[in-house]
Amino acid sequence: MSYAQKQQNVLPHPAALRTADDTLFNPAKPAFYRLKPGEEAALNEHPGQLYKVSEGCIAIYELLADGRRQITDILGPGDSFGCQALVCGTTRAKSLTFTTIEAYPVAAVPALAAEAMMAAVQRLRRHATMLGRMTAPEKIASALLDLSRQFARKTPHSPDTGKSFTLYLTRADLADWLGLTLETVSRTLNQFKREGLIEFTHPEIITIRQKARLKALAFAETQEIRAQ
Amino acid sequence: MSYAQKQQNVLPHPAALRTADDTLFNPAKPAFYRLKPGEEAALNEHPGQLYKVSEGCIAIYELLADGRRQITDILGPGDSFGCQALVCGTTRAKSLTFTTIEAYPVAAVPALAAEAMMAAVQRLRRHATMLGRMTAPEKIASALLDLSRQFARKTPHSPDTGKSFTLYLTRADLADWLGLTLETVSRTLNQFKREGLIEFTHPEIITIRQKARLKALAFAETQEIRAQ
DNA sequence: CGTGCCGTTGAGCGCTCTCAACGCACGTGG
DNA sequence: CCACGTGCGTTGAGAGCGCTCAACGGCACG
Repeated sequence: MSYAQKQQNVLPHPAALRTADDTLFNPAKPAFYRLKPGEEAALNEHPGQLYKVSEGCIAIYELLADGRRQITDILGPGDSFGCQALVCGTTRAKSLTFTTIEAYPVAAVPALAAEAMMAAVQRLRRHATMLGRMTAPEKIASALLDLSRQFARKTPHSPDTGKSFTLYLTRADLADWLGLTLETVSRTLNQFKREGLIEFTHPEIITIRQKARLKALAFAETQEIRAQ
Repeated sequence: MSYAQKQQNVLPHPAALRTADDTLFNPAKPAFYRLKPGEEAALNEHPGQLYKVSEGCIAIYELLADGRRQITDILGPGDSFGCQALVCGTTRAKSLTFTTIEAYPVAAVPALAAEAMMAAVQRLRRHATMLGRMTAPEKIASALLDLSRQFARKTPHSPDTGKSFTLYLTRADLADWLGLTLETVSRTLNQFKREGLIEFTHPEIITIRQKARLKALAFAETQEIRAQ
């Protein structure tokens, strides 16, 4: 059974939210609700809603007719999406782990909605620059630094705070996010590992060993406009 | 003298708007103003402004520290940008031809600003899909169809209406928009020409000869979500 | 103990990039 | 008038990065 088919079986699209259990999302009264790994959110059903991730990880993505996929955004705790503009048309969203989401009517939180759109535009522009103009190692280094910021394990008694994070994305997800193949992702990650830049024993728990060198690799940072 | 240096001399960035002639943009009283080919708009100067292109062509782009460039959006008549969120941080905008722009305070046109952001997000998502998951011929075909829609020569007495358009982008601009090199752009355009898909005698006037075949090439259209 | 997903690794190919040369249009100055 | 410089576009030759195809192992699950 293909991956896509399994998704269909887990939760028939696009009525995902309606077929879920008692954590069903009700557009009439904003509430928390929960998504399982791989579960799709049927966002086109409730265009007036703004969703805020309170826990977990959401991937925003598009599908091409022949099955090619492009993940356009990865959202973590605190990030917002939905809101008619952010997810519409061919855009879909799926949870990459156990995820909790808060839903608000856009009309109730216009400032939050505007801020979410601004953030989305900025992230999308930055992401486009990466997709169009960076090499595979640059993309991977860039992604690791981004994800370590967003999903750092905040254990107060751990000396590794900010260096270790849970990689909710599979190698295939990373590939579809960065515009690579999963083989290239795997090879580059293991090359980084061999070079001592990162460390992982489980494929989904990454520890950054040499942040400076990783930053140097991703360094093709967007050039700041110096005022005057 | 390099291209970048020439830009600097034409109009020192980022005070572009202040050094222009009597068509100077004054943030206090919204107005039309004009940009010459290659001229940069210093958008970070007036964050509260929304700009609407009434004539011409604007490229939104980002620069990397080593000079690599990624054009993230091409705007034609009717498209809006600016508005703090759309252009901020490392993002720049430059005119690709003689361009006329209307400026509004965002506060005065909140609906237009929201609509512009929604449109920007949609375009950016679609563009990301192209950058990450399409081949060079697919990108070029897709771009030609997009541009022909946006910049079609509307001559009522011409039988070619909708087939012929002015390509305001140079080969280098196209490359930086599509995540290719200018050589690949040139080769692909001339291959399309040899195959009879398009026609051009001047490099900047493109005529689409076989729209159907061009669409088939770009066909990896984003898959529609079929309701229920 | 099979089955399916995920990750890893290898071999080889090919699409796109890199480097290079050239033509053309245009403007400038001798 | 022509020589010269510059920007833009085209074309060729060769190299390399990332993709394609393939095999294999670990692990969860029934």
